[in-house]
Amino acid sequence: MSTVFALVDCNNFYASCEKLFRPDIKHRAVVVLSNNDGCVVARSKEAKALGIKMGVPAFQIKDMIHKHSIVVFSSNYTLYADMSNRVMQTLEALAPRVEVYSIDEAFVDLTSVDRVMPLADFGYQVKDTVAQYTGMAVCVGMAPSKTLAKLANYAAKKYPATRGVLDLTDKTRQRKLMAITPVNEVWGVGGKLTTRLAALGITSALDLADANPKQLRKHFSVVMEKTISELNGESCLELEMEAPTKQQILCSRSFGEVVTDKHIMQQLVSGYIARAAEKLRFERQCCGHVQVFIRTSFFRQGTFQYSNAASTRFPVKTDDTRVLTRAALSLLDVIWKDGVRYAKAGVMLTELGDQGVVQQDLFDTHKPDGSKKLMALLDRINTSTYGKAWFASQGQQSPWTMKREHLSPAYTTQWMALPVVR
DNA sequence: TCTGGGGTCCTAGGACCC
DNA sequence: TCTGGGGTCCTAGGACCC
Repeated sequence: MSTVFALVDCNNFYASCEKLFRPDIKHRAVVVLSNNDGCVVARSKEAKALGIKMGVPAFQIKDMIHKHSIVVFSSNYTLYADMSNRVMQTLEALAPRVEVYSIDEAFVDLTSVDRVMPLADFGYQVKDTVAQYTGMAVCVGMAPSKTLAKLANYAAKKYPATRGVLDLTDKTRQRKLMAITPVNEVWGVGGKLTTRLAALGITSALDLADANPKQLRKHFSVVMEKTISELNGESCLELEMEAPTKQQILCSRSFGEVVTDKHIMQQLVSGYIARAAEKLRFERQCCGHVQVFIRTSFFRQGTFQYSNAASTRFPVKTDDTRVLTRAALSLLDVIWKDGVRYAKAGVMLTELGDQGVVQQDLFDTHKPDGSKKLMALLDRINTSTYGKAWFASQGQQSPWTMKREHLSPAYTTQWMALPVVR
């Protein structure tokens, strides 16, 4: 019995989420912008057809937006996360083993499905059911390895003749597709590797599949060796149903405008710590290490550039915002330089461990005290609808709120934002 | 004027040990 | 002239992903 993976991937996910609640823009070009309305992170098929590229800064396409009446949205992650859950739950109802790989895609174990019905039929069933239950359009690629399933999904999206579903379990079919697919479309092959592979005469996915795995491992890494095996239908990457515990928690932002005032920076860093600590407690973890970094804008060439980071370790792992804030602010003292025009800052929590098994410090006379209770209370207030509580070091709300000029309503998570039918 | 954020994994190289 | 060998652990940085 041979393994079959399906990759189910939503089409233009963020743009589709926005369209779902706006039938009036069903056929319009839509783009979704990153935090701070900075650059394009999602495009509807109409926007792609206009030639708008992924990742372009919003200000560079201002004229196009106007000329073609493109509909612009700020990212609405509350909406996208909720739609994602609905899609994933639908998949879980259709198949017992599902790995939620990202907000808009999942691997599904379809081993033995072909005893019941042709794989492609099952693929269309998945696609139709998701569309019926959630309104979301997905494509389905099926193959004996995750890397090939990814490739099958790519083809299902690219070639209309597939009608969004491709069974790539057949070896001849795999080779045919790989021969016409550029190597950079292979999962795990990015820009840098594409250039280096080209120097070795490897430009198509098939070139890579037929390359010598041991030799390429020497040139690159063990990841490349696995990719080659996967392209040849040998599955090296398992389905992972349980989300592995996080290894790091990062909170960082580019600022709407440059920061030169240390006091403001202290408030920003305090705010990032507060959010990171919240995530940490939500994961039921404590951290043993915190890093703070600040930097100028990489995009301002010819101006003074500065980038620095500092970190410290805790004798006892902690999830207490007060402890983390104190540490982060003294780290900021170390790396702060007056007169620099800062564009971005962030904090990173690492060396995460279970809350239950914190190693006590032999010399620590400080009792674990009310910290747990206080943090729990804080989290309860901030997840309730009653209001928000925060630390004085974060300052007043807030000189640095994100720019989100085109935010859609919380259609699915707030009663007041329900669309009204007249 | 205006250019995202949050992750993972792998490797090389230095520090240190016996 | 010529300066061991083998191992572990840690960190920084690079590559990738969505």
